[in-house]
Amino acid sequence: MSNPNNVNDNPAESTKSKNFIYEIIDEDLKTNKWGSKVHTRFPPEPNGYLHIGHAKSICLNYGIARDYKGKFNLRFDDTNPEKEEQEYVDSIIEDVKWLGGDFEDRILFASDYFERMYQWAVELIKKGKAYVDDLNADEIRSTRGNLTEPGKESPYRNRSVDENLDLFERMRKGEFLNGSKTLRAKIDMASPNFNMRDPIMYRIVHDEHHRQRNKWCIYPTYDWAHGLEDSIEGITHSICTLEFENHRPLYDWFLNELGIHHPQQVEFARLNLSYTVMSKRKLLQLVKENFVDGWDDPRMPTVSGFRRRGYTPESIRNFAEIIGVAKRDALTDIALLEYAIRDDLNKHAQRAMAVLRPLKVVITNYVGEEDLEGVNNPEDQSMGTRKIPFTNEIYIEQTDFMENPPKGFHRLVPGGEVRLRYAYIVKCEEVIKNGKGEVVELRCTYDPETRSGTGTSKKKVKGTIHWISAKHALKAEIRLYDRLFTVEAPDADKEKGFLEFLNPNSLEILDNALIEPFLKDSKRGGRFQFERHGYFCVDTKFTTDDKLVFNRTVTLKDSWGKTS
RNA sequence: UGCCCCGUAGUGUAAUUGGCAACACGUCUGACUCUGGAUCAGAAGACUUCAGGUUCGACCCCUGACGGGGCAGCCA
Repeated sequence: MSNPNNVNDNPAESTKSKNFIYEIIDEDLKTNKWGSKVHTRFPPEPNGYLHIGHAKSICLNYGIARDYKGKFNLRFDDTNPEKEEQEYVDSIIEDVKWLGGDFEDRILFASDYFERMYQWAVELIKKGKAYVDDLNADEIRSTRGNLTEPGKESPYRNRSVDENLDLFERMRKGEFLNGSKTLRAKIDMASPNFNMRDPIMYRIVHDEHHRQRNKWCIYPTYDWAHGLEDSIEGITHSICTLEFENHRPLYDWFLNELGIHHPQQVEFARLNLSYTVMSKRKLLQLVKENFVDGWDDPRMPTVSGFRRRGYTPESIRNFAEIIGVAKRDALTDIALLEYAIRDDLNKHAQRAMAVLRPLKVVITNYVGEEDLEGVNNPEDQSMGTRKIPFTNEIYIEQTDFMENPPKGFHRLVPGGEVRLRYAYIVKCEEVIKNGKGEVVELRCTYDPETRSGTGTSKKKVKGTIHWISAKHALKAEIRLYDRLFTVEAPDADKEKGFLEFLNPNSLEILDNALIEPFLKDSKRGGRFQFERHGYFCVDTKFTTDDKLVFNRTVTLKDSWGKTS
């Protein structure tokens, strides 16, 4: 664990081991590249919901700003009206806030910089560094060259500055059809780096923008716009993922040609998590084709999905800390994430008993009713205790009884004894079955000398099981989630598409579960540990005034076998 | 085939910048336990992709090979 005393006034002198980005920043600070300033940003395109990979980026970028006492911007990279929507903007703001990324009042939009970008483009045209090209998409592709051959220069490449200025202005005015013209940077059609082969800066798109409406019909491409956005905002370190590494020379080229503030782009490896997919395109497909119930389906690796599943922002931040940051691509084991949430919830979640698949038990020698005392959280005594009603008719977990137990099974068996959590030790005297031979009820006797907390028990039993008083039980629906895919890397197969690896059992709904009565007034989103099962939270979507629905966040670690 | 990036226990990251490869997760023991959880104690697991070179000394620097990833959208 990181040393809490090390909350650095000066991260450069921190003893905590740092990732390579911190090393770069330390060096920049030492050389006074931008004085003592550190300013990062998270620049999502509002074309989908944020996923856990974005969360890693947010934690990284915000974490840097926090550690160096710098600033962190949330900026929407909304340069493509065809894919972007206000719904996504809203969800992204909510998710970044929830994760704790503090952008203060800086919710920024690339589209607010369009006019400035346009002027800079004019400047490049005047310098003879950009030109209007009449080639269409196919022609541009076919003249770009390939891996071994250089591209061919466009016949329109050497238009006069005046003609370019005129044409570019008319592009803006809407005189031309989509795709009929582009503005290109004049760099080098023979560059071994494709990005430098006269990249496109503007394309014509007659489409309504979610914020600019119909103000523009030409839109800047990512390559042209991104560095300008960072520059305008005074970003010092423009942190992005590996696939933009080849774009850095172009990023640098534009900024140098313009002679404006020049952030340092730094690339790191995006997160890949086992048993899920992380591309927005694929997640969109899961949503659109109804393989899941929306972006916030608890099986989705989206921030909203994890939130609904019961993950805490702390656990996700801690996960980001645990996995670190590096440049080599990796496939992170989902076990690391599960560790992070268990670690958090173990310390903070209220305990309760819940019987997922009830089996009736009658305690033949018990008369009356009493309240027993349960500990709310053994990790945190300050959370106190609660009353648990006990009667002669209870329900236990079907899986806690076996007629022919394998070796090592220490729960209830015919003639055997177990402790009922917080109650008594009971002995199974009789097994009652239905016509099909299924066990439908157990008859037990209890030992009055063994009540929890009395210290009067001389007996020792190997197992303790949970239970619910039949009379007081509250019914609930419990949703058990399993991994969405059956293989570690669903999108790695060259023949099969990722959908072929969908886990048909990723959701199991139990509608006869019984829970402790005190849970009746649980708030939506409330998190609990159902003892011996795992962590659960009250679903925010399906819970109604008269029906509680719980999502299983994660199971408890289980060294016996599969829980539930 | 051209260019760029990357190769460290099963997984993810470290290694004071050239000095006996460390941490977390996971796995396996054992202790404890009224959650088969947690906690505690311990163990196994790495010729640092390979081959050369520089050096007293290389995970680190150099060369080459091999392996992985990225790039030929008017997506980001």
